[in-house]
Amino acid sequence: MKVATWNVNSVRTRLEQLLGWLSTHQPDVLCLQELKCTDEQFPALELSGLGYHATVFGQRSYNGVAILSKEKPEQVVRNMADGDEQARLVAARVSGVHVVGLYAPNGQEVDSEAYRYKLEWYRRLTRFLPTRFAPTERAVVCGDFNVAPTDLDVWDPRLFHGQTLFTAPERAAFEELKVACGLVDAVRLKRAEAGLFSWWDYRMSGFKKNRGLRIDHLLVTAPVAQSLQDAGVDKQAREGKQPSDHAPVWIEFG
DNA sequence: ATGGCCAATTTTATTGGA
Repeated sequence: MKVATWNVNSVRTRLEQLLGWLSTHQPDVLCLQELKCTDEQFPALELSGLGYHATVFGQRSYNGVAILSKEKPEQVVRNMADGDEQARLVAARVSGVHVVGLYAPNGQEVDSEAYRYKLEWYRRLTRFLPTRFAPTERAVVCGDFNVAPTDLDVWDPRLFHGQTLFTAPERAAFEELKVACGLVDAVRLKRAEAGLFSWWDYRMSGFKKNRGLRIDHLLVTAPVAQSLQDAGVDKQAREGKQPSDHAPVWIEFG
């Protein structure tokens, strides 16, 4: 089973690239973030033409997440049922695997309202996930976590010291999430090298110089980790015409 | 000096992204 996650930075602007990527890579599941459109604006027809169900949780202008799946999704949930107005999480069960697609808050500036919202969102997520699955079940929690977990995941750790996405509280929240929910970072089980990123700044030739961050992750429970076959980042998708600033990240297991 | 961001909306600036 192949599961991927991709922050597309507007699904309508990126539709051609998305359809091309799906045709080439044929994932069983693709979680999308930053749709930047409403449910009505989502290109469900085009995706169904490629054989994908679309479980959409859209929002006007910003945010918005979706799960694309070849098999029909079951047990669909949107957000964490606690009154959050931002569309940042969608969950479903696909072919017996629990899938959670999420777009964590960015946090903007340290100690801002957005930063506090981000940390609180992580605490809520840590409480929510155990209501969806047990660590003994097959589960994939993936998306744009907006956290670079270790020094290996930023192109210049000294430069990013104390910056949003890389502060100690954010990294601690990410670690606590993994421990509390029985999850491991699947990509790091297969790719231990430095310089492996999933996002590059549009500015200052960030991609060309490989000045990036690894902030898009696939966290998996032990049954998935034990059957993990391969994992990686598709940098090719970041090279083409009018790319998202994020590349797709994927795993294969089972 | 060998570079310059992008998308949506509030649209000819502003906001958010990371």
